[in-house]
Amino acid sequence: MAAKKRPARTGGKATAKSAPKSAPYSEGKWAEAFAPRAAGERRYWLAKSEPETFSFDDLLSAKDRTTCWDGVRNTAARNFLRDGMKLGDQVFFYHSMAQPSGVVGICEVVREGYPDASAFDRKSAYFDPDSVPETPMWYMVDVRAVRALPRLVSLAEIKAEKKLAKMALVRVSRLSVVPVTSAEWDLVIRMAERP
DNA sequence: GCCAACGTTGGC
DNA sequence: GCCAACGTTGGC
Repeated sequence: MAAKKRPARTGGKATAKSAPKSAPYSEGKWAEAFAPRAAGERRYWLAKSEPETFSFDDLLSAKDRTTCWDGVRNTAARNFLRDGMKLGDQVFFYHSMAQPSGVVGICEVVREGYPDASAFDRKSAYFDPDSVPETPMWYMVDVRAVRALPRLVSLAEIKAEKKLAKMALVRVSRLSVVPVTSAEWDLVIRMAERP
């Protein structure tokens, strides 16, 4: 979707191979997203999709309201999919390249990271000859729609809210999968509940 | 290991 | 269509 349905070869070639699955991610700017969890801790994420390609409505009408989040071809986003997202985590469904762009719905992780089969498929727009089943370079998760938000919360609103200035969505706009803090999560939902 | 050229995302 | 940000590639 964003990534999911966007033919994009943002490399990965070299770096994915040099980022083994065992990488601890205990350092660096995304360390918190990979830090050990308290028992039962649930985390939050945001994933982008271009609605013209795959919208939240498309997910609502999909079988079991579930989709695999394939096509992500960026190593940081891949690491979130492969190592960060756990069963039961909640995910904002974000419409990118839209008028307006913004958060439209909530999903839940129903299957943790597994190899992105579209990378092995010669006919897929996401085919990547450097990713082979023995040593997959790209990963995806399955998400199921939980509910639509009462209304779209636009990127403009998010940027205008000082408490959301540090959102990864705002700070690193290119990333198609990003972590969300629980405070950010709650605030965006409250904004969606205000007319 | 540096760094310039290039490609991609995605907002505007 | 333009631009900012930034990851990758490849020459050296």
